[in-house]
Amino acid sequence: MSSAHQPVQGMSDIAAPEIRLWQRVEAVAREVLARYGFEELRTPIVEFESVFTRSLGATTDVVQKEMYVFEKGGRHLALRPEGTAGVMRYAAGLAPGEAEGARWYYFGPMFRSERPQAGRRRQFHQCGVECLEPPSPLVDAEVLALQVDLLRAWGLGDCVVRLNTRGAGGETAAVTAGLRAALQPHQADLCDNCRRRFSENVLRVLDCKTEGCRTVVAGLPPVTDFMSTASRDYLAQVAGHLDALGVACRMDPLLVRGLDYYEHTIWEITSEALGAQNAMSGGGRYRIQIGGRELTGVGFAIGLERVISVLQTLGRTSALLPAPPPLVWLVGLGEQAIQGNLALMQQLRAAGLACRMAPGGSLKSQMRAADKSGAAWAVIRGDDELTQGLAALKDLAAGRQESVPLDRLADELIRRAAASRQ
RNA sequence: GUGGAUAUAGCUCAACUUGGUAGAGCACCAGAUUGUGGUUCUGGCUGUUGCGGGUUCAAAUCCCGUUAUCCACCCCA
Repeated sequence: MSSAHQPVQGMSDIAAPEIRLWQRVEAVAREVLARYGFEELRTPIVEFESVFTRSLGATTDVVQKEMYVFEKGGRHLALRPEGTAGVMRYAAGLAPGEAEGARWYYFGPMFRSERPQAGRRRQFHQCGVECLEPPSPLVDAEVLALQVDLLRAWGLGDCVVRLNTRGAGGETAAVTAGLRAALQPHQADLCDNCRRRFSENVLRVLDCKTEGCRTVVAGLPPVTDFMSTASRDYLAQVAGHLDALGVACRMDPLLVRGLDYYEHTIWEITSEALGAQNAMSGGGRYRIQIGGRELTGVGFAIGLERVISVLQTLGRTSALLPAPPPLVWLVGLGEQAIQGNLALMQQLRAAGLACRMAPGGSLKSQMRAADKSGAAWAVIRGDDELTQGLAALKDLAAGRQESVPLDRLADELIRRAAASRQ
């Protein structure tokens, strides 16, 4: 039975303190993205189902088994399972020539109806990038450099990028056939899953985790052997540009990406700090037919839950989180003191200070609340102070307290807050 | 969609094997200190044992079902 306070299976509330990490991850990313000339694009979460079936590949698991689809007013709609297709749908609606050259990024929730597990939710969040400039190894390399820069800005600069190629769009059949021919003599050594993959999704044999399959795969020729010289050359040029950009990455002829729209450069970043779902980010060059147009671009998507999980596991969150601003906590005893505190509170907030007060209670409980909040100072006003026109100003960390005339109180707090920010 | 584990106080967990009134730590509240937080001491509050059914004189405990969570497969960020 579902409980009234529980969210839908596989969907999570994101609240403090973790939400602060999300905000920082996003803010830091926006700075980096702007440096590379990317603009935010916000597309709807709901699209026509066909937007995804036509671009991701109608036979992929993402489309066949994992999409949230529903019908409304006779239209077949879907919650987006990924971000690229919607961006391309938008691009296809632009005037000819306008989309080419676009540099877009997006943040937002994606939905896949999978069984939840470590690092996998039914609603999850991605930061993605799409660059629709005319295809060239240089653009691919630059987008990959952006990807690495983002990770570095989050404190994950030591993550390893694995790079491979899918070959030109027309070569997929040749690659698949070549791989099958190479695997044919070893079929008996493959696991049950890979014997099924052999016919259904032969590329996936390459990244099987089973030991037997891995030894078979290690003896195969690299997938580039089944591609044209032009495709191999394209990959070599990407590698050369990456070198010039100062981006380190590792060639991995076994790297596979799932969606149908990829061609040429593909890459992935995994982390051992994650569970079995260890891909933190993946990207590549793609070609999508939509609305009678063919669009090509290069981009990547980063799983934000996974990035945050890695940051937490590696203990790197504090570097990303800024120190909270010093807080003033107002303590008041009696109606008159509380009224005075209300005015002071808004005066301090207007001056840019963080200020709070308890709704009431004993002096002791108000002080306890001040302490729990981590406030830097407490301002205490009661009968004694009222009669003398004073307030007690206490430095909570030092435990020192002094009396300050009311007319100087706000200025004194502003002065101390400014000093503490040095 | 498949498989395994789990579900007890706000949180982390014990009690389950061998059925007999539900327990600890942390957190919270109060007092020691009637106008002063953090440390300490003392006391206090907190439960349809996920939900539904069954067996039994008696169920947190055994059985069945169900929902959720965690982990893995498939697949993917």
